[in-house]
Amino acid sequence: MESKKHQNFNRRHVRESGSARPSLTREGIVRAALKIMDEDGYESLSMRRLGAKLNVDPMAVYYHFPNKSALLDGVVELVMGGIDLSCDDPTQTVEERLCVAAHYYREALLAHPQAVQITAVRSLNTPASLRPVEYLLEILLGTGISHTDSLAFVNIFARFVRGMVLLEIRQMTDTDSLAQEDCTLKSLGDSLPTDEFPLLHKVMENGCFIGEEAEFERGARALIHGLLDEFANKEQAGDQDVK
Amino acid sequence: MESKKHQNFNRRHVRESGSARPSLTREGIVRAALKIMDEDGYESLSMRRLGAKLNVDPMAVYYHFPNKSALLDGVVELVMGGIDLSCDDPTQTVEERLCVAAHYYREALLAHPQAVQITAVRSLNTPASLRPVEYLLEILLGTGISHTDSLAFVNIFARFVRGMVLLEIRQMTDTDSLAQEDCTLKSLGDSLPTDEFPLLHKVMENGCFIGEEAEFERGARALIHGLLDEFANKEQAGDQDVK
DNA sequence: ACCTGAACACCGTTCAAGT
DNA sequence: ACCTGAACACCGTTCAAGT
Repeated sequence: MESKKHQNFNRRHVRESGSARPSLTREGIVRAALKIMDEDGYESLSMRRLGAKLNVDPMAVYYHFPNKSALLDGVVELVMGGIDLSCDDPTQTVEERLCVAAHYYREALLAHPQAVQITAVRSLNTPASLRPVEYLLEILLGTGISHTDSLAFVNIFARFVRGMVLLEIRQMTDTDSLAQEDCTLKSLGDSLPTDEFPLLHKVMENGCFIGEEAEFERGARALIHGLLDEFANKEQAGDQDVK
Repeated sequence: MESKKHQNFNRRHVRESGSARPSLTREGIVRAALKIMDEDGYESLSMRRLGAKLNVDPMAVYYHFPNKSALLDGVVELVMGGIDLSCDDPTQTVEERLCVAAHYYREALLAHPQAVQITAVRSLNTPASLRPVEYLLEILLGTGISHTDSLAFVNIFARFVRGMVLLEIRQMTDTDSLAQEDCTLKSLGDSLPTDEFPLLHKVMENGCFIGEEAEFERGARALIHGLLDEFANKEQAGDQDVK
C-alpha cells in the first residue's frame, strides 16, 4: 500500500539524458534540508525556505515526500548513516572495542548537532540508526554474553551515547550564547542562586570541569566496565538462555 | 533589568478580597499548559488553545509571560520540581543511595513524558533542574571524592538519567501506536529489513527484552559501580585537588 | 512524471484599546 | 494592573492546474 511513489529513491529515465535537468532528488532535498539546519538551526527549516534554497516552488517537495515529518525522517537517516564503526579492531579487548565505538558514535553525531536535536523527538527504529546497534550486538554475542544480556547491553549502550550527546549539545547551545571562553562553567555559576547551591558553586569556581569529551569518555568507560563486570559474573553463574 | 513585571510570581493585592477573581496566575497558566501536554501531546500546546482552556483571550498569557518559550521554561521547572530525592537514606552505601536516587529521578520524569520531551531542546541550567544535582554532589563530596571528580560524576550521572529516560519515552510513544502488548519487540522486528539485521532478529524473537525499568536500573547500577570504581582508585593514588 | 500557485486553517507575536 | 481583539507575518498542507 502506501503509495509506492514515495518508496523508490527516484532514479528515473531522466538520468541518461546527460545532466540536462538536475530536477529534484530525494537525496538532494534531504541534503539541502540538513544544510539549512546546520547553518541556521533546526527550527529555521521550513518547507518554504527549503523550496527557496532549491530554487523551486515550496510545494515541489511534496511530490517527493508526503509531509515534513517524512522529510525529517530522511534527515535523521542521513545523519545516522554517518556513524561508521568500521574502525573496530577485533584484536583489542571487548572493553576497548566498545570504548572506541562509543567515541566514533559520538563523533558522528556531533558533526550535525542541530539535526541530532530533532532525533530527540523522532523514531530511531530505522535502518541507519540500528546498523551500529547490530554491529555492537555482534561484538557482544561474540564474547559469550547471552542473548538477553546482549540485548539489554546494547540498548543501554546506544541510549547512553545518544542521550549523553543530546544533552551535551543542549549545554553547548545554551552556553555559546554567552561567554564561551570558560567551558560551560562561569556562565552557569553566575546565573545561579548562589546561596541555594553552595556545593555547585564551590565545585565550579576553579576550573574543575574536565571538558565534554573527557567526561563522555569517562562515563562510557565506566558504563562499559560496569556492564561487562555484571554480565561476565552472571554468565559464569550459568543462566544462559537459548543459544 | 529585564522588566521585573515578569519576575515576581504575582501575589497581588487581589488575594485578600476573597477568591472573587481567580484571574490569571503564572502558576495557574503553567499548570494548564502542562495539562494540555499531558492530555494531548506537547505539540498540541498553542497559545490559542491555552487561552481557550483558561477561558481567557489567548493574548492574556502574554501579560504574564514574555513569550511561549518562557512559558515552556515554566513547564520544565514545574516538572523538574517534581524530582524528590529526600527519600535518601545516608546509612546505606553510596552505591545504593545513588541507585535509589536514579530510580526516583526517573520516576519523576516519567510522570510527564510529554513535557520531558521538550526538555530535550531547552536549557536545563535552571534551579529546579539543578537541585537534584546539588543534592547528589553532597553525597559524592561526602565520600571524599575530589571536587573535579565529583563534578564529572554528577554531570555524567544526571545526563545518564535524563538521556536514558528521554529515549525511553521516545521508544514508548513510537511503539504504543502499534501493538503494545509485546513490549517494544515485535513491533520493531517486523518493520526491519530482516536480512540486514540477523542478530537483532535472532535476539529479539523470543522474549529477550527485560523491560524498560529493569534495563534502566541495570544501566544505572553499572554506571555508578564503574564510576565509583574508577574514582575510588584515583583518590587513593593521591591526586586530590583543593579541599 | 514532475512542478506550480492559489487557497485554507492554523501558528506566535505586536500593539492599540478597553476596564 | 490586567485583559481584549484586530492585525501581521509566518507556518504546513490540499488541490486543481500547468508542462
